Amino acid sequence: MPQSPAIEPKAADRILNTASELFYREGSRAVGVDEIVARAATTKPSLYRAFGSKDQLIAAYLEAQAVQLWSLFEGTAGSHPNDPRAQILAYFDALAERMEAPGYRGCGLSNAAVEYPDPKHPGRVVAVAHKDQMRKRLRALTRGMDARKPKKLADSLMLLMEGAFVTRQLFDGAGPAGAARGAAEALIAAHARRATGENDDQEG
Amino acid sequence: MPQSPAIEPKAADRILNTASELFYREGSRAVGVDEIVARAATTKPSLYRAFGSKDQLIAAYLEAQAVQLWSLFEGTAGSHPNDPRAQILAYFDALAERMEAPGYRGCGLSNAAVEYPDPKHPGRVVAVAHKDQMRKRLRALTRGMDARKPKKLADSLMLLMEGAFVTRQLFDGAGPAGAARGAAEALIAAHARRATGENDDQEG
DNA sequence: TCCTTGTTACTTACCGGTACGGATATCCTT
DNA sequence: AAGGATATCCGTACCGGTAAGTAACAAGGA
Repeated sequence: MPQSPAIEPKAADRILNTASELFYREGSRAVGVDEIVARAATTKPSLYRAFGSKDQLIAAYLEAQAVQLWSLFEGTAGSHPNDPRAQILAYFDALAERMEAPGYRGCGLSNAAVEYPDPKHPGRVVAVAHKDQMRKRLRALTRGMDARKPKKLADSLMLLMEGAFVTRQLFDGAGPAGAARGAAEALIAAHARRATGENDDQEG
Repeated sequence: MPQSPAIEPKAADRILNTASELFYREGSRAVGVDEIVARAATTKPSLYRAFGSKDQLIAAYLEAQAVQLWSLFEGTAGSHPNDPRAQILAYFDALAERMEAPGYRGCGLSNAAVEYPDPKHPGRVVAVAHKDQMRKRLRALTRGMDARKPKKLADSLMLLMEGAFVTRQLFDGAGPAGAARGAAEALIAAHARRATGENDDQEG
């Protein structure tokens, strides 16, 4: 089944690639299918045969975004095995670096959730699923670092991440996003168990 | 000049009110001018006479959102004069309460900035102007509370706020937004000047 | 031959925006 | 006070363009 001579990617791949670029840059609601297929050098029926509808194409784009997200997350985390604190901080560093890239516009998943409030929208379903997974992943890490109130710490770290995503597109240059890593460090330190025995986590 | 019999508001006011409700709930890109004027019991020419274009109507909606934002901010801050720390925490409390309201969908200004990446869009101009003002306002407060690195602290608090705005619409029920106030408290505490003399603020 | 993949041309519906006409209140003139 | 011009506000009907989506057909590989 593998074809060696076919160098240029198939139409469905070209559609997804160009759609991803346009959706991320301008917002999925702002770009029409005509522009997508024109830039992908193909036509609409190819799009609809491969993806069914624009909404499902958006969902596919968000799945691809999620793949990128997780590869960055697990990639940086893999550099610090058995050290959850270093894993989280490495991810904040990786985010900070990625935010310097030209044309950076936050997290495509979060942006899509803002664009589509309808809970049944296929794109939103994908976005919230992965955000929920990220929340759980952060909880696992904070539990592993023996923090007081690991759930609260994980949620606080998520607020910093999402806040960085949004403020990075509000303030283009040196916005508040630059404070994310330092704040994460401070919050982790504040949740570290100390001699001063404060009350423990009350959550399940 | 005041007319007693004229109970119902003028067409322009009805348009702005219904547009604000629809824009906030569904996103300004998702609602068309036809739906707005239909629900406002008027017609399109009235809309275009009063606001010039849909984009300017969006800008007017965002200005109204900003008025609400600042009235909440300064209202809560006014309850704690000469106590910047209490002012900020009171605002976080007010936000937490407002987030419990049904149909809450984050900050309309931030959402609009996500919807319109074009820097020249009238709505985005309004949004970033007020977000910038908020950043400065937070800086003034953190400077007033004698914090190490007041700018970093202000930016960190802003990340928490914006993160709460976004996550509140990602996780409808008990999302990470509930951790905002506690995290703010922890960050403020971490920035408080202590006996352990860490390095001071390097910023201007 | 069969089945997958791509192309041309079209449909329906709605988008933002506008030219034009009708009604009412204000105010100035006589 | 009467009459009429004028300014203000509002609605009917319509425009060109574009949105998402599809029917019917042609080409190529197993």
